[in-house]
Amino acid sequence: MGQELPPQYDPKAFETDLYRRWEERGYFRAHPAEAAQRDPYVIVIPPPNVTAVLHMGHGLNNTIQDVLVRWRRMQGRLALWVPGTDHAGIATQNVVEKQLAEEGRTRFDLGREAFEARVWEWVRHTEPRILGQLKAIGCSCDWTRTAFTLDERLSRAVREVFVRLHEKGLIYRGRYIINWCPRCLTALSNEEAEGRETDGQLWRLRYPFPAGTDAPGLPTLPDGRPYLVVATTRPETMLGDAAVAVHPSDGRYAAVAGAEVELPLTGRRIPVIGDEWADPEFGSGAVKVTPAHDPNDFEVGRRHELPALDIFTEEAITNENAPEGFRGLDRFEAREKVVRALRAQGLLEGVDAHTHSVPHCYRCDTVVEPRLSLQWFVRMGPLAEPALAASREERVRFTPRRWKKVYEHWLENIRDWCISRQLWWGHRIPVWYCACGREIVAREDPDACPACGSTALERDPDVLDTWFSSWLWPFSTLGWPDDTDDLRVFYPTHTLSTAPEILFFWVARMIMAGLEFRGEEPFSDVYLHATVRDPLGRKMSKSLGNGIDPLEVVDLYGADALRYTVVAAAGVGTDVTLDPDDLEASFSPGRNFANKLWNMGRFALMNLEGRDIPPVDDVRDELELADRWILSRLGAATGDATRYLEEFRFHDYASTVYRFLWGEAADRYIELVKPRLDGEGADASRAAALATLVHVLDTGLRLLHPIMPFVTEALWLRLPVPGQRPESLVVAAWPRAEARDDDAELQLRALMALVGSVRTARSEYNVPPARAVDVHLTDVSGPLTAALEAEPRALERLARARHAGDGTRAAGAHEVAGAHDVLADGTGVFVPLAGVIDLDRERARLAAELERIGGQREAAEARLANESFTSRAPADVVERERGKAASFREQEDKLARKLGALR
RNA sequence: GGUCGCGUAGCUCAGUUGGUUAGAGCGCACGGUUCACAUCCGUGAGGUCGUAGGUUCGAGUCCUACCGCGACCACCA
Repeated sequence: MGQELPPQYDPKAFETDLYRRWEERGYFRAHPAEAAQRDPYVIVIPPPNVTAVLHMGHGLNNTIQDVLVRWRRMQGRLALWVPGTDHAGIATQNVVEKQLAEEGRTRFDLGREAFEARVWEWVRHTEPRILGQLKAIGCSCDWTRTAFTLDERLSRAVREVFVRLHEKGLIYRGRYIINWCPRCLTALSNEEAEGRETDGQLWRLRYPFPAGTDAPGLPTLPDGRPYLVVATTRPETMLGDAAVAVHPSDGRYAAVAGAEVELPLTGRRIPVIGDEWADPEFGSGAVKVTPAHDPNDFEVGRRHELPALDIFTEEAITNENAPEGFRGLDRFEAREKVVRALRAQGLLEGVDAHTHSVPHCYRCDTVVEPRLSLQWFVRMGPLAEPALAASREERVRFTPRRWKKVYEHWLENIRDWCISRQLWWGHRIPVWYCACGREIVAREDPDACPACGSTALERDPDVLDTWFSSWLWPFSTLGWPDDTDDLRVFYPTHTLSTAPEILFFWVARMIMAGLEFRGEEPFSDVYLHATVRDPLGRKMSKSLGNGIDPLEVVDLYGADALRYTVVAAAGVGTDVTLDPDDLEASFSPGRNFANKLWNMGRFALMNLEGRDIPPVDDVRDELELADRWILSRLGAATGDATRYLEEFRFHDYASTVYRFLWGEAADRYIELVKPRLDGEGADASRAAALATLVHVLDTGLRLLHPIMPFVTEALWLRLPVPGQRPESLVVAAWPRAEARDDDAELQLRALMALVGSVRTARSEYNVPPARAVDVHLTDVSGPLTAALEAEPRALERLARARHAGDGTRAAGAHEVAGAHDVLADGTGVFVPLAGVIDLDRERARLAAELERIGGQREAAEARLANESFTSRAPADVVERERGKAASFREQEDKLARKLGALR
């Protein structure tokens, strides 16, 4: 049987078949009826955008979710992982528009219906590929529940929510300053406008008063007119100014309050108003007011009933509200032209360099234009309160903890949510307008106006923000608004694992929606996973070209290797660094680990051939020291692994299992028991070793299965585990931590320290591998004595050494490095190596080395003593030289001590 | 401007409530044809724990300031 397995693990030979088997057997399905017996555990997937195939960030996040789901499933929970995808309104529309652009067309050439059809075509192409990727990395989703934010079921939920919020007065339509993307031609929410630090300029403009105005204390133009100085980062907006504001208590301007200035270039006169918004400390203390193009100015304008003059078209081209000569210009051309014109008229006071945050469209990176616009909004205050309480009362917990504060801060300063988008791809706003003025908001498309009976209704052309469907995901995927079994059994869900950058976009809003529409927070734990970066610390992205394709990794190294790598790298609060140009460095450790397991399995199977393996409990009395030791270590690993999973400490979980299986089970235990398996000694001893080995492998594979489901399953299915067991690791029981055996651990630790000492000595003194050495021990402690008796072959097997007696210090013997380690362990060992070391040769070698280092040190010191070197060489070179000299001195000390020990 | 995080070996990171000689993986060097695995085994080198103070018998760990990097938020024109 063992011989059938090749010496290398080949993921390709197993992964696809195993996954198909799992799916066919329905292991990933969760039936609500079973909830009576098994406690549900539910995760909803953060639905990937259908814009493109998955990247490494998805690989990381979905592996983490799969680890959690598989672990809980093994614990006997009714585990459900709901998969699906997001229509990603603006992002997907952009992708398809880009494709059209390559064909030289725009969406307007196609028309709305044909364009939507075109996007659907793209979705039908992308969605299956995304789902296929998730399967390729082993995600154990319940695929019968696959959802899409734009499918009929979820669209009903969206509509229901819109209508309900509208009925409650929490959705309203109004003209406000919103963030407008002149490239996407749509409004954006505050969150979708990302501020970017930009080196810009601050222009100081002069607004003159009419000739003859008496303005004591103000500067004057050469023609005698007094003027005000206002500062702006967007000079072109002055074309839409409605006033200049000064602080009411600002004495400098008391005389001109209520007067009018002549707005340059426009021929308009605008008032000087008193408003607390003006900060006397900033610049001149006077600020221009442009109600149609700045949110603050909009508020000032409202307070003073100023006109809001919109000077731009949707494309940010100056419109007819701009004066003659300034119409039809792109906003940045307009800026230049305005500045030139002002300068020509002597109305430009100056320009300063100015670094400030400029909002950019999060989808196309165009500078966003604040703009007065008629849009739909959600009133967020009432929704935020309960969401805030959920966090404060720890009904929703964040991992890492620090995100709690970020979340709460956002909610405490919540602003209304602009939800209408001037796009074609998305959920159409369920509002109809009648010529009679009636506005109809309805769950079902209306046939006629309830007020006037007219059938000529016009539907609002806009669609909803894509997050307006995402925020319902935890319950819309379970059937809401219908009262379904799924909803009753699986809501609320338990863990939400996602990227920190969508904490506000998605997580916070889901909590608000869950509380509002279900009366319960949608999940109890939020795990914010690491960001995947390249070695330069840059976030992986398609545009930078530094991404890694998960499928390529699966193809080269296997899904298990990918999963192991990202889970092992997922320390709490740190990012994951992967090198797209060196996949080998990033993923070979995972592949090697899978191969190590494979060979542990091969080894076991070769030795098990044809034998009946008893349960470990049946051979308790026959267990030897090594057996008791590895079982104790297994207990420790099981306890640690479980605790780490509970605490979302994935890195610690992964390394616990890794160290146990490789460092202890393979490197130590298997090496220790080889003689017993080879047929030396009694049958009972062999039986005990085999039973232990099988138990350790069985349990170890269970512990590792959530991370590396494929290789563990491939081996487990072949492992002759005694007794009854399920047909797959997927549904096997998660191990319980067994009791520790402190005596066994202490003894084995002493033995291993001795082995280490001997190995160190052998290596340092170049003892040929084939040559056995005698080891003399003095002051041997109880644990070590016991260990040497219990494992008489250990020294020979692991260190090619023979225990040549206690208490005698052979002539010419000396202490070797490492012996102190044993002493520190409380086991009191002295390890002379008699007769195997050529002390003369060793002394000569050390002396030569000492001389060489001494020469280097002297050279360095000579350089440092040379004044022309220290005064002329660059400081860092001198410093380095100093460091070198010091390090040589240290090395010399070390060598001298060693040499002294040999005399 | 506010809030938060990070600086430990060449690289990526662990370091519990302060406690002997600061760890792991990778990389590097040296040595290995033992019949599970060279995708392996063994050994080793390499660290002023960002800087400067402070608290303490004792600080990588706690406090203060500073330097550097990063994130998020914010209407300062």
